[in-house]
Amino acid sequence: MKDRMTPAVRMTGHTQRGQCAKRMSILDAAADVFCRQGFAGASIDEIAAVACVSRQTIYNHYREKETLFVAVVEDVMKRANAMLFSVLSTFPDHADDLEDELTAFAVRLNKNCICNHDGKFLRKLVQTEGERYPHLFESWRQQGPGKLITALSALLGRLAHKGALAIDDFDVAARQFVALGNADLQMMILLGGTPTDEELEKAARNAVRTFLKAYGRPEAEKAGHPPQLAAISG
Amino acid sequence: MKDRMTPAVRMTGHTQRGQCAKRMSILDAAADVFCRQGFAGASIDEIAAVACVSRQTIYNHYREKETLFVAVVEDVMKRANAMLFSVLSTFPDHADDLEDELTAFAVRLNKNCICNHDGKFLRKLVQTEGERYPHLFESWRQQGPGKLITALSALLGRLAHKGALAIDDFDVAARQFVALGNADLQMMILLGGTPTDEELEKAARNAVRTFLKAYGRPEAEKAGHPPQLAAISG
DNA sequence: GACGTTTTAGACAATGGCGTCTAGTTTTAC
DNA sequence: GTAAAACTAGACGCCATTGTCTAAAACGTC
Repeated sequence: MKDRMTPAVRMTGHTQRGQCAKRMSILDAAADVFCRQGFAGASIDEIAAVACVSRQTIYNHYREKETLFVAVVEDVMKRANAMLFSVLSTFPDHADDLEDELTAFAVRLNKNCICNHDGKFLRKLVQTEGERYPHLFESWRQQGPGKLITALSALLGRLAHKGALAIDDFDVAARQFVALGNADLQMMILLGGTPTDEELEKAARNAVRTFLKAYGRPEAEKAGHPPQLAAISG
Repeated sequence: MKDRMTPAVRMTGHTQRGQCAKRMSILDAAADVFCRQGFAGASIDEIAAVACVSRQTIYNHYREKETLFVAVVEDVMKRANAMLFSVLSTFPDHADDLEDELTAFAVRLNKNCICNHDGKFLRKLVQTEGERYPHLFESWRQQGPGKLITALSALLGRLAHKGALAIDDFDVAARQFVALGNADLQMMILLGGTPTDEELEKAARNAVRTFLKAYGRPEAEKAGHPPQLAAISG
């Protein structure tokens, strides 16, 4: 018993460095093994081997298998959220070159948030262990995809307000933007593959082209039209 | 050793009925448990309990856990493919009421092929065990989603040929149709939930509305325009 | 009612993973 | 250099699971 989980807190100086390295090594290895084998199929011994660490060291940092699993998920979620935030900040905010800008954004979104290592990991884990850890993945849902749609609908609203898009329901449009961006990659995403840069580019271009056919206002593309109310079609 | 797997073959009369019922009961129970727990997490004892069957009976029908698993996946795949074929046969082939007809089709597709029990099962299993049984799931990929896109692009082509749609790349349009149809249900699909009829209807309507804004030809909707070449925009 | 097949319940060995413990070694702090 | 902390390697008990085996029961056919 006692307090076994406080080494990093009461450490002075840079004992942290070695410990921190071990911790990260364990987290990475555990993510790898959990992702490939699932929670039930993953063995602590294999994680230890991949991390080049003794089994006891793992139990030293994490009380039990489940503790380690939760720590891994939280770690990956933190990274993924930071990346999502960073990518969202690159959304175009002017109407010039809208097609190219949106395409480049869609490429970044797919490449760094959806098709990347962490994205695949989280999606897989949500499917396999979501029922067992509802609150953990509920927080992922809210902070990951939920935040993505909310932010994207606001950003689309900004473009619409500038007259570059004609959108009646921003929330729906945001989901459709993401869905169209994944349309050509569905299979790859499901099977955990990694698309090439050409495939990413092509998928994004197809998506944005269709998105703009549905929501674009070609005549407003280059001009400085005053903001206009979005058309209400429902 | 000997030949243990030939009872159904050499059976006379309807001893089959009881055996067949047992087999189906085992397959259903195994599908349920494998889906919830994954291959590694599923225990034969639990499957036997759910199937209301003794463990030995399972080993009597299927040599080992892996044999059972493969049989389950093949069984579900067969059902899912039959359902997909059946739904595809209801795709509208005339230009009248296109929006309503496409919406109803999208509802059927989502409800019976993608959000239903078998669809969720297969998607989940592909993610968790795809690497372990590549050829099994490769055949799913070709016969399920692959066939869906191929068939759908042909059906869209038929509509375009009749002048009801203006599509430059049928394959891309087919993928986008499916992707748009799932846009509002992504989260539910990922978490394994089951959408209500209202949600299905709303998702399909949003999808088709956007799809037709991008690919529709409103002036041709009611008239009997002659077939026209699709615009080539790439 | 007799026979063959299937099913059942339970015992069984073998395996493998989890989590603990110990003894010895390395690393870090001062 | 010394002492404390962390790490390693391995052994250990425990438990769940797999797959086999056996004897008894249920079922269907003749």
